Amino acid sequence: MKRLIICEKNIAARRIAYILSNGKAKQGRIYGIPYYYFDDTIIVGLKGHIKKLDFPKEYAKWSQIEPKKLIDVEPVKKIGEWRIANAIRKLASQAKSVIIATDYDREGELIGVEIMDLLPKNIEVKRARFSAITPGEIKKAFEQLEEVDFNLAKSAEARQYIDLIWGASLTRFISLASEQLGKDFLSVGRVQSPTLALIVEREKEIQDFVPKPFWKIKLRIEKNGIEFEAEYPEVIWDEEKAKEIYEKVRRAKEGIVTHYECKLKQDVPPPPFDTTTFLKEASHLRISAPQAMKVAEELYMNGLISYPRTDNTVYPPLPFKNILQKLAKVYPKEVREVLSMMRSKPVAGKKFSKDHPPIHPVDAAKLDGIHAKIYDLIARRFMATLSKNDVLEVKKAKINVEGIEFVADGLIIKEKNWRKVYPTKIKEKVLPDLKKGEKVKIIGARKIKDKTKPPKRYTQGSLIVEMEKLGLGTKATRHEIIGKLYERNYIKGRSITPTPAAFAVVDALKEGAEIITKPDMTAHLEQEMDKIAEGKKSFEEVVEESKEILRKAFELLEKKEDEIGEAIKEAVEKQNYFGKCNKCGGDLILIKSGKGKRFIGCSNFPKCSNSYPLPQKGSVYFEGEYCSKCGAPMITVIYKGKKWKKCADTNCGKN
DNA sequence: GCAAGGTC
Repeated sequence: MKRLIICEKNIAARRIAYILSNGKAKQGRIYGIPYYYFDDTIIVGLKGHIKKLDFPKEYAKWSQIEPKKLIDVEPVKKIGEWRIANAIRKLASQAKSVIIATDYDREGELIGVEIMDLLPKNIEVKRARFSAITPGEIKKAFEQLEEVDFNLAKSAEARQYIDLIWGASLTRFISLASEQLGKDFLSVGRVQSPTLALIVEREKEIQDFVPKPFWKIKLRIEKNGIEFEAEYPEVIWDEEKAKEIYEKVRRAKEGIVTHYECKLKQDVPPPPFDTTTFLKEASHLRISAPQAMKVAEELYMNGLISYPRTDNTVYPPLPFKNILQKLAKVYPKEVREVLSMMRSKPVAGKKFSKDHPPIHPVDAAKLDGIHAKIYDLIARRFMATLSKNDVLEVKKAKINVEGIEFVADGLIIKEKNWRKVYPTKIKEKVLPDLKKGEKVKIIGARKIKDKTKPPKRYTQGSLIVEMEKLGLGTKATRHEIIGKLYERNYIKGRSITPTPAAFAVVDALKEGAEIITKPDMTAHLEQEMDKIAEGKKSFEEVVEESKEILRKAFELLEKKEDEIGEAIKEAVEKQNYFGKCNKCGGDLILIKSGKGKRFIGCSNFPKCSNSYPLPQKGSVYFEGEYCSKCGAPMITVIYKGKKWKKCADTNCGKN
């Protein structure tokens, strides 16, 4: 055997083998790792990074090491994927040359470089760079092999170092200062902390929000037996003005149409799914981002959908009709519809990258439960992107009533095309055909008082969209970051609400290490990585500069350590407080058993053994209320988007 | 037990 090609993942290895061998590559396995071979070529896929970065194990005990000491400890790289490492060693020992064919990006370059010390000395190593796994791109890349770009790999390595050093030292500092150790530790990181800060800031806006009253005047109007509504065109902030307008029109019997237009509007189907929009839509279906991603990965592994981690919203040339034929097994009716109304070119989104195609089905199968839901979403979205525009009829009218102009609008779906296969929420509103100058009958008038509403809390979907906008995380990590914030008890609920600990930790970091609470740290790191890649700055310089900033942050943090620790402790206590004990007057607090089960116990234990069970799933709160029947605290439970209150005492008849 | 980034 002569050449060994190493890809970032198995699927890429399989596809590249197929392309380079014109379909005749065969599959083998070594140490359980699949590889592909033909003629003089072997192709194997990694599983992303095979090495992991961590501090040497003598620094593993949090309580024995001052967190800031970690800044000056050299992290070590260890192999994390032994089976793959051994497979590479074995396969390379038979090869004369190696071609690194990992993804064409920073992390891909580093993933490739990580295997280089497993190769025999002096073996020739080349790099194939392609931005799409298509026959054209792949063949070109393998004809024009390049050199490995060590600067590019180093730039990714700088990110690894900086993330580990900042993350680990600050995580330990905050956790130790607040004595939140073991499973209750409080984490800090370049991506998670700015994300948490967004959530906390939003919550503060909500808390500080002062609603402002305003008034609307609405008229009920009739024409040719069709009733509709017209509204005073502006929001009225002044009650006197609202009264004045209302008084003028309340007894009006007719109005005159001063303007009328009716237009047909083409309504283009939504663009193909990239990871972000996919997760956003899943969030609308009340499926969490981590769960949607997990299911998508399973569907992908079972050959039902394309690679789920992509930033691309523009299809490459795909066998669309072929895919539709496969979908017909599960969606016979919908596929017939789509075939009868196919657009000449599928819809294209604004984001275009060549890494992977947008998420689309590649085969069909009857599925159950959440897999069916996610698959259905992806399959229907795909079909919609191939379907003709819907046609909307949009109407607008202005109606003069007692010298005051009111507006009315209408919207109906005139021609339903893509919505037949991908139903979306759209509110239809009937407005009869009108003519300029004609009279309409006023049935009634209403003065409606309303008030401005606070900003909405993030959902997982809207948060992922915001993270992407701010450059926080990647398509492959954003959902995991959000999952982490839940796991660390920083956030709760479907409409994301920060816990007291989140407020306290963000405040503490803002005082001592503000940069890690802002997206700017990522933006700056990106620039520094580019400098390393371009050879304008060294890895050492960038890492050292970053460490210097972190050292300064620690000077501040250590000065305020007690204060910070107290504030967080207090917040955590508040979070775990479940009211006064109705047996002894002590505090009822949330306690975790050795097995990790939670329950409410009395702080005077063992003197007082009062305790109540808690549901193990969902969020539980105490909102200051006690049961009117037995005096035990009332517990608010939030689970699967529902919220209810119950008496902590399960034997109390009140439940 | 810490991060974020790949991937399963």
